[in-house]
Amino acid sequence: MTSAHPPADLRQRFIDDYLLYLMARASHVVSDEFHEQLRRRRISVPVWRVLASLVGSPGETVTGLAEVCLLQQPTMTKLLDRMVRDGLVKRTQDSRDRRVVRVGLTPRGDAVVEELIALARRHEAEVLARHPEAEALAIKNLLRAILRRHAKPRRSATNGG
Amino acid sequence: MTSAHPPADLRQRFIDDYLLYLMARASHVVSDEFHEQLRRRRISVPVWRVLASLVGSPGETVTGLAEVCLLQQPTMTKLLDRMVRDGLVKRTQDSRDRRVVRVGLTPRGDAVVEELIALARRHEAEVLARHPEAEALAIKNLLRAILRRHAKPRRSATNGG
DNA sequence: GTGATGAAATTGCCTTTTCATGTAACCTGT
DNA sequence: ACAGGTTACATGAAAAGGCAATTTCATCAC
Repeated sequence: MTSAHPPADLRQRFIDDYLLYLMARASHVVSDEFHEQLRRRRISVPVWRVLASLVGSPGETVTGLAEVCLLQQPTMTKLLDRMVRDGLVKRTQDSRDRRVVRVGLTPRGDAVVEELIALARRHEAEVLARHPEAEALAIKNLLRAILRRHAKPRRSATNGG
Repeated sequence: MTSAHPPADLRQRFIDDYLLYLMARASHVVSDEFHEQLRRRRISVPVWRVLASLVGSPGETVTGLAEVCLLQQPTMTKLLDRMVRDGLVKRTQDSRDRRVVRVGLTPRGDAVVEELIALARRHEAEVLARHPEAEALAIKNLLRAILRRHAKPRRSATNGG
């Protein structure tokens, strides 16, 4: 055996030393501050994610958006239905592959996301200021390294592959 | 203006440099590996979270569990309904404050979580081995520091406060 | 061309979550 | 004791999500 655990009443909870929990919780508590601002504007988190994903990368596909937004593909289809209904995005058929749907921002969606991104940048700066030991580059590079190692080859947004 | 952005086709997506997205995504991709193991056992993520939360900390309250598991309180009530139905946890009234419900593992719940924790520990070790630059202590301490700064005063599980 | 295989998006059914509210219990000041 | 405020949990209607098909299209082998 590698170790004996201290008695239950002295041991902290399992989750308090569990990496996956720490990651989920840190992400949650920090994000919740921003999500509060979204709530005030009646914008849901998935909607924000879609808008933000489209900013530097117009013409994403449904599957691509689902992957980026951490959602299932059918969920994304239904989310896009609502966003189209609300005039935030538009669907267009891909010319080369007619199965593919390309998603783009409407002028209204663009205006909305513009404002939200400004908020997001401001909030991010606050968070980083509040956590000096998590210097921007350090923590971001760490997270990016983790993501890179998990990256599956993914076709780009702007060509159908 | 603070800066001019490079043209859209050279600029990476907003989210690729956005801390909250990097945190959410890193948490998601890493956790998904473990969640896959849960899926094979027909155990949902929220159920796993409740079980894991109760391990070093029996007698949590409904509200306390909701907070720890990153869920809303009504969601937790209904989740506990199902978990009671499935024989994983039991509810008991607090003797001092009759509004309070204390939640504990049943023998079956205990057996289930025991096995899952073994899986979780193994998986966590793999993740840390795969990301040497994110040494266990370093990243965990960073995340804990973030969490500590967000901590709201919270009553302990084992006394009503 | 025909048929098989696989990918992209949608649909439908059912479960889960959310939001707002309801109900019971505790607490404080008078 | 009891009003007024607050906290803990539960409930109910409506929205969102998950999973398993289904549909449409592209591609590859023959």
